[in-house]
Amino acid sequence: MLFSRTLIPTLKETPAEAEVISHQLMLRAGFIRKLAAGIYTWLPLGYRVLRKVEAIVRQEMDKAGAQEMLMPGVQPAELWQESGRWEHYGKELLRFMDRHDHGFCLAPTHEEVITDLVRREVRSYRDMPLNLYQVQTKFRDEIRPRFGIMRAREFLMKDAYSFDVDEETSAESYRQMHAAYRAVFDRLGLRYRAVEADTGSIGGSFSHEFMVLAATGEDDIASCTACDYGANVEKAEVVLPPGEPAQPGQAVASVATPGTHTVEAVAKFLGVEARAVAKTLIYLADGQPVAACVRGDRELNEIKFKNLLNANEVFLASPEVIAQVTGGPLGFSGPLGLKIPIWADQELYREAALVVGANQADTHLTGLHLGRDVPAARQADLRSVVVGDPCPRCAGGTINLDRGIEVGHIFRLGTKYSQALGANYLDAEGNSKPIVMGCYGIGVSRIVAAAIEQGNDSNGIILPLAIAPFSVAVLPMSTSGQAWDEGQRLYQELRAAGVDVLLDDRDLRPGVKFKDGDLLGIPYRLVVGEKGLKNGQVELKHRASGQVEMLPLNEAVAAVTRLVREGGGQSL
RNA sequence: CGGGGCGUAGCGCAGCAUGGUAGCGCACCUGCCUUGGGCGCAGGGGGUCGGCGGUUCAAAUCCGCCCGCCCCGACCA
Repeated sequence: MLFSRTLIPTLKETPAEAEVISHQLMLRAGFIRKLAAGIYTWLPLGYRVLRKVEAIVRQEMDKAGAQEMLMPGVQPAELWQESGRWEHYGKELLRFMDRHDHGFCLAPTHEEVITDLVRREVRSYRDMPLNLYQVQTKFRDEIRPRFGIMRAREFLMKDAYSFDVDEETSAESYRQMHAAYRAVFDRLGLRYRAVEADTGSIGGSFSHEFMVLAATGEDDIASCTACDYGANVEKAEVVLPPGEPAQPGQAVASVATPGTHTVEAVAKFLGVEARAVAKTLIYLADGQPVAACVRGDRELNEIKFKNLLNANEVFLASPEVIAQVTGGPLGFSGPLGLKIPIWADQELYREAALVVGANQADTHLTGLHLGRDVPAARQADLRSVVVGDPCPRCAGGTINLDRGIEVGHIFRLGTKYSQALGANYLDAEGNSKPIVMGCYGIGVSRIVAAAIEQGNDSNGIILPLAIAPFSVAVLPMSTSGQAWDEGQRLYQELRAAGVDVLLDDRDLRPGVKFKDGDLLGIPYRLVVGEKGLKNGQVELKHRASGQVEMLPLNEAVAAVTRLVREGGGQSL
């Protein structure tokens, strides 16, 4: 393509609205423009990147035996009422009426439609296994869209659904999708991890998330230094290092601790480590008060706690509720004497003498031994993992933490949706059984932002070859003379070789072309100028490494073509 | 939805405490010049100052209401 004939409105300055680097650079490089909060137009260059991501996803899904289809973006209320989600999905579901006052919504996901289709069309075990997918625009009316494309209201997603006759074959479908996802992310050229994940509101037996590693990611992910264990911190298990429960020692004693509302203050006041203090948090789980105790230097993992309680929602109780439940003010809660269910983190049982709140203002108890003094407490894994924890899967490995951006999530759903919506089939014996499902999402547009979040420097975007808007940019240093002629020739020959190439044919100073070239994230750059031509050479610069090499004019096309082919470059 | 901030030319911003009819840099257009890292010189175009209403002889500036956007929080593949 010719730069001068393509809409690439680059910006020198960063628009004030953009907070994260990927958003800033996508605006500056002319990839996207905002139409409304969380709603973006993809300009030619950004759209090329999006289409390249989409192409890889599509190829790998097809290779894995999934079949592409396309479902409606506007869906009738009736279907959502049947699944119960018309009421329960909340305000994220954008609803409206048509001219006949019939309710509709913009699809935030497609479980209803696909399940409706399958319950009508799939009747026999002979029709399965079946895997259907689409690449489609979703709309979720997020409370607070942010970070540009990363958390937009309208976004492009690949969603696939598998249908099997039993758990065993469904597990096989899941494994195939897992492998296909690995193939997708390998080809994309991104640093990523597949980790065990919480299933959240989608439900199902278990799931994996695919995380692109980036310091600005919104998720914390744990991984083992020795084996391939990885998990979202929401889900990551804590196992204790080898050891015995502590034996009870001193007796419980009450001490005055005026004004010490926090663990730090109590520990400092009493001259003990924070880990010797147990904090007791009063939660409401689906409206019922429960207590959770963790070591003073640990964080309670609310997701684990919620799953443990099998609750729909848990949140911290208000000071009023705390006073009512414990008899003492916020900041002085403790497990002793509580009449509500008490859960205590497993590692507290390793402590012989804990400091806890006395459920009374300005008072704590010392010498508490959980096993001896609070027999009603139930032991569980409640806290979040931290760096250095032992790996739950292997001996010797320890936990490391990274930040990640969730770009894929796969679930085994079991029969949750098929039973609710009556999607059944007849087996070989003529028995009616619920179809066993799985669902598999990839945030196609989010991948573009994640890739830029992972690949950038002070000069702009650095994209992997597979998804760069162009594989190579040709920059003639002049719009006349030999530099121009040779630039044109290189451009034509690269095109003929099937390489995605951009010719910067603008009549601008070299500096401008260099700056724009760097900003756009094109992996290779051929500079055609007098300097090199004197020696019959052109300059090849690698965007990522900054490495520069001089190539003889007549070898440049072959060299670049080879680099692009071997590096997994695509052409649109 | 709660808390905070912002809305002045395409972008980044100043002007607003103390009201007097709008300015700077970049971008854009024209000419000359320059041509390996966002040149230089000269000239030029572009603004209902987010919207509506009020106060005033006079409002970007003061007051009220509304709208939009950004950040933090709760929520979410």
